[in-house]
Amino acid sequence: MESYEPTKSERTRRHIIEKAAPVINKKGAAGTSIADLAEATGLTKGGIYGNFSSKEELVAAVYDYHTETINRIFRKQTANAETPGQKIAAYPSFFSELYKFMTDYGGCPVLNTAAEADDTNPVLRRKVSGTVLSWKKQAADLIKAGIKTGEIKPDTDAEQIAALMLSLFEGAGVLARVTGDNSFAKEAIEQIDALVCGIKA
Amino acid sequence: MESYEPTKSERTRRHIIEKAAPVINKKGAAGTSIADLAEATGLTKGGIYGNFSSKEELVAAVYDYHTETINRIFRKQTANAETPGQKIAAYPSFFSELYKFMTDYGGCPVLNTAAEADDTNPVLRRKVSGTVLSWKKQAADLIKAGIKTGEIKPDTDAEQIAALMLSLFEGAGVLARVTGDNSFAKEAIEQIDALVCGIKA
DNA sequence: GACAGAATATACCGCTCGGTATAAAAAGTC
DNA sequence: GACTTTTTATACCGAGCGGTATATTCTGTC
Repeated sequence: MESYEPTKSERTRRHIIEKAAPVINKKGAAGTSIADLAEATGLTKGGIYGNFSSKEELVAAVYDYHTETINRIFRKQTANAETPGQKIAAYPSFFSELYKFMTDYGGCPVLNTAAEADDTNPVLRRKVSGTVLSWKKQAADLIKAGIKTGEIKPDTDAEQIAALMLSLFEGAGVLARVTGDNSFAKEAIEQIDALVCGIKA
Repeated sequence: MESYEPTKSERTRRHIIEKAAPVINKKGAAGTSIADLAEATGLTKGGIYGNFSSKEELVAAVYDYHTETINRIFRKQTANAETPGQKIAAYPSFFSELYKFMTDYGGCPVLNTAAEADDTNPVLRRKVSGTVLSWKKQAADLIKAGIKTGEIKPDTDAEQIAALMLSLFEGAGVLARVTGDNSFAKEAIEQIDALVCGIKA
């Protein structure tokens, strides 16, 4: 495993991203000022602009950090699953973990960014679009692979199941958050569980 | 039917709200400046502040207008339905109509406002929470009434079905929008249709 | 421990923000 | 159609915005 000592600059950049991430996720990219981020990071405006050439670049880096974080949770939750069918079966608990993570984090950053950027920020919109489509493809590919291994019913519509899981998760997450009614999330998880159980061969 | 000639002030207020609504829905409440709204309405800053005491009041009025608009679509789509079971059966086409409306409007204002305001604007958050919970209650009450009329299976979990429909619709709406992939919306509508068909007595 | 280069702090720029005071113009009233 | 009231436009305010130039302070090297 190749490893190296990160430079000061790399460590500071990382520090800024990690401290900025939850702030931007809660207040929005446009709603977060550089002064907010200076306060959150313990640096000054000059310190931040020494590591990022613009707010736009910082926001983009923070978005990538968000998706890395979620992907890490996914890998952790599917680490013990070996076959495609087992990985699909781990989705309900993955989503459940994601809900827990999102609670203090300001909701799902993909949903938040989608809602904020879809009509105003083409660069960010494309990033979110890529994330969503890759998640959908990942789930659909696992289902298709599960069909080949015989773990999943051969007549399963992989794209359909993938789309439904994502829509349910994202919709329930934001409704549970804004109302404080966790039954939205609970019912969604149960329904996702029913979906993945229903396609078992 | 009681009716009266609205005063100039009332008409202008209405005009501002109608022109401001899609702009605020697209750019967000915080992302929309009074200058933006002056341009959208054809008035000047002074003209707007003569009809609204603050941006916050205007934003709140626009949010109420959003929900009125959606409720109007709901009533129109369920006008021919007489029994509770028929009204529930109209939900898929209602959601379908809502998708069409949302396309040029900047997405679902309830979702957009929820994502923007849940961590920053308590007043707006409470409004959104009230909307979502009333929608959920409305659907659940219709299902319960349908059970009493014998149109819907007596063992149906009304709260569950209501929560799932809303989560699916809102999640699919934002994912379809940000990706440009309408299959999210299509699959969600079909699943909602399957849900309401599955609870028929 | 002097020196060179990188990283951060300070102070400032032009601009736009939400909001207001006031003047001009419309609208309603008799 | 003059008069009063309501409504809108103009001009401005202090504050905060993203961003930058420069001074200062760290950090690693010999």
